[in-house]
Amino acid sequence: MSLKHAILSLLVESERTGYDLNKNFESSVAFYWSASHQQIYKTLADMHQKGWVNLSITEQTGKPDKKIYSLTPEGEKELKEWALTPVKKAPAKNQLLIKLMLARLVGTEPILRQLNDELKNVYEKIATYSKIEKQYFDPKPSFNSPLKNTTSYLTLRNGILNAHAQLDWLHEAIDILENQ
Amino acid sequence: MSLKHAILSLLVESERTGYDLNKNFESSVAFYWSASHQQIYKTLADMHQKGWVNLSITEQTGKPDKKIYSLTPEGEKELKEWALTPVKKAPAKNQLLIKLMLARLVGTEPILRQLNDELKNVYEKIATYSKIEKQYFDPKPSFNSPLKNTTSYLTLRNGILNAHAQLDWLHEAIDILENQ
DNA sequence: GCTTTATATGCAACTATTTGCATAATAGAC
DNA sequence: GTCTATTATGCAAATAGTTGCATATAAAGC
Repeated sequence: MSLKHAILSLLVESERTGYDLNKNFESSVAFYWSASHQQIYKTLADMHQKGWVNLSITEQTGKPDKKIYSLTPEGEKELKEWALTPVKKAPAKNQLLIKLMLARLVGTEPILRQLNDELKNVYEKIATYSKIEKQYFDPKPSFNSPLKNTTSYLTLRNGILNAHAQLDWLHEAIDILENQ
Repeated sequence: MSLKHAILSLLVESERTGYDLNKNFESSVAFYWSASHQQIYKTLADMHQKGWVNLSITEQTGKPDKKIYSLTPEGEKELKEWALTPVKKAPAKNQLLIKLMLARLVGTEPILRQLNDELKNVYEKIATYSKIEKQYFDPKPSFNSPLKNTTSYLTLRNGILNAHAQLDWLHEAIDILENQ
C-alpha cells in the first residue's frame, strides 16, 4: 500500500509525531492521499516493526509520552525503490455515476438534486484552491524556484484541473438531464 | 460499500450470474467501479444472506451448476434508498503525486519517465473512449433518446473529460519538470 | 493430439480501511 | 469554576479489497 510511502515521504523532510502527520494529511497531503488518525498510528507501528522508522519517546511528566518518528536508512531505501516502480492504476470508484445509472429506477429529480449538490462542492473546492494559489504560489514557481515548491504547485494544479473537468461534466449532465 | 449497489443496479435490468456480472465490470461498469471476480462472488453470497438477491440454480450434467441471481423486492428497496442518500466523497488516492513529491529525493529523471508512461496510458484511454463514442453514441443521445442511453453516454463523457484534464496536467507537469 | 482461451465457481490468507470507543492533559472562552 | 476545543494516543471490531490458489468443462486454433 501507499499510505506507508506517503508517510515516509513526509518523514524524509523531518521527524514527526503521529499527530503531526495527521495534521499533514488534513492539509497539504489531502490533495493526493487520505487516511484517518487511527490508520496513521497503526501504520507507524507497523513500519516501526519493519525497521523503516525510528521511534524516540519524550517522556513528559503528567502527560502521555510524545512519540517522535524518524526515517531510518531502511525506510529511505524502501521509499526510493517504491518511487522507481511503475504506478499501479487506481481502481475506479465513482458513486455518483452508479446513481446516475439508477435515474430510470428512481427518476431524474433526486439524481439532479445530487448532481447540483456536487456542483456546489466543486465550486467550493475551486474557491479553496484559488486562495491557496494566491497565498502560496503568486508569482507561480519558475525554473529557478526550489523543486519542492514546483512539485507542491503541481499537486495543486492537479486538483484545479480535475475540479474544472468535474465542473464541466456536471454542467453537461445537469443540462442534459433537465431536458429529458 | 457501493459494490453491493453497483451489482444491484445491474440486476435491476436482468438476472445474471457472477460470471456475467464480472464481464460487466470488465467493460461498461469499468467507467465507474472496479471489482475482482472473487469480490463479486463473495458479495453475491453476502447479499443472498441478506435477502437482497434470489438464487436459482440450474443443474448441468457434468458441468458445475449455473447460479443465476436476481433482484428481490428487499434488494430493490435497499437500492432505491441508497440512491437517494447523499454521495460520500471518495478518499483521495493518487500514487503519482506522492512520487512527484519525491522528485527531490530520487531526482527528476525517474519521475519524468513515469509521467511519460502515464501520458501514454491516457492517450490510449482517450483513443478507446473515442471508439466507443463513435460506435455507440453517434449521433449523440438527445432529449428524446431513452434515458438509459443518455446516462450511459454521460458516464462515457465523465471518462473523456477526466482523461483530458489528466492529459493537460501531465503536459504541464512534464514541461515544468523538464525545465528545472 | 496439445495448448490456449473462455466458461464458471469459489476458499483462504492477508492487507487496507472504517467506525466506534476510550483515555488524559492543557489552554482558552465564558 | 465549568465547558469546549486542542493536543496526543490508541484498541477492537467490522467491513472492504487483494493475492494466490484451486477445480473442471468446452471450444477453437495449431
